[in-house]
Amino acid sequence: MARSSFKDIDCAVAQALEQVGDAWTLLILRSAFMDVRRFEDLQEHLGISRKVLSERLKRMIGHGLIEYRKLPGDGRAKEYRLTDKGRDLHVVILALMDWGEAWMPKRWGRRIRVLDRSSGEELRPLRPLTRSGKPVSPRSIVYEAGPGAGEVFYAAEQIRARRA
Amino acid sequence: MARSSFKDIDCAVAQALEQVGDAWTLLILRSAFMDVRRFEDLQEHLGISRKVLSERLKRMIGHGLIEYRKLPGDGRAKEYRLTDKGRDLHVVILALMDWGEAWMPKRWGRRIRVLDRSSGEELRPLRPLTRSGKPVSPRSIVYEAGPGAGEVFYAAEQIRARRA
DNA sequence: TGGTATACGTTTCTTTAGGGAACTGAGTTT
DNA sequence: AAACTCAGTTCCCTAAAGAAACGTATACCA
Repeated sequence: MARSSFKDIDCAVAQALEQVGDAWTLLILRSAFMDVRRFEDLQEHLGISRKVLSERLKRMIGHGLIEYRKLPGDGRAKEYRLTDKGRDLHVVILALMDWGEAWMPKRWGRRIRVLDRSSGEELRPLRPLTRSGKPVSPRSIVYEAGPGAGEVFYAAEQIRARRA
Repeated sequence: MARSSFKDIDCAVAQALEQVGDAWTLLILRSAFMDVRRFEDLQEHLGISRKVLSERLKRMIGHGLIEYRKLPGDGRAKEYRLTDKGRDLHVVILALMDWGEAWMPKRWGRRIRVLDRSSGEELRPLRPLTRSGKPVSPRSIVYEAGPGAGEVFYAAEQIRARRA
């Protein structure tokens, strides 16, 4: 991205992408979910350039996705840790992982299995459900203006209208 | 991104990001889910430069996320439409939308409500569930090697080990 | 206590991608 | 046939990415 500033686009997806709409940011999150927390480790694990890593980490701290602390003991050691806001992105990562496994599978099977720590049970792929719990297929999803609807929603409506 | 080629990273998330790890690509998908399908309309709806839009559309066709067809009638009219593979990314978009609404809300409420077309019912936010249907909080998710596990998984394990 | 190693970055340089606006060209309307 | 529309392409400039060297504080070790 050339910092296109999605800030002005009045859409939840765009707002999200303003903060995480960058592949490296998402891969850093993935590593963070795998408990890789230190600069050198992230650099090695991701194969990212030190420059970009350092920039991204700063931005992510700025957005409140991770926080930074010195570790006790070794005075050099520092750690980047997920905040609640960052940890909430787990759904996004899982969605990407599900899709990657589904459409770019390996012959041998899944690369990673995702488990619930307490029960040891495996997770099922994420699926949209209605409030009453009925599964919804992608094709039968529709959008409607919410109370905070803006430009993006109404523009799409207008475009659909003029093509009809 | 400077086309960092995540192709070689043996991880489902990286594989997914190779194809959709770009903010514009995801915003194009969002517009596609809102039934915006034509070049001019996408350009206007997104405020993207024509150059980048044309590049992205080509890449997305190459990856099989959308397909391209001439419309009957007006010989100029063409349309980009989601494939099944592309439509499957709905979960990713919904996850981003949920997160955006949750952490960057508007005072007036949600920008968009997401409904099931047939029942008219609203969707609930996506949540990870175990196979048996128990909700799982982000903190209690753990990863385990699957049959197709590779580099990325074992590297993380090794890093955790040496820091312990 | 001086020397080497480690952790965590920053700087510099080159390559590549993005934004914007003008241009092209086929098809359409008047 | 002139003007307009749709769907791109081309060109120029600026802004990020990658690689690798450099900087700096702390730690280990003889």
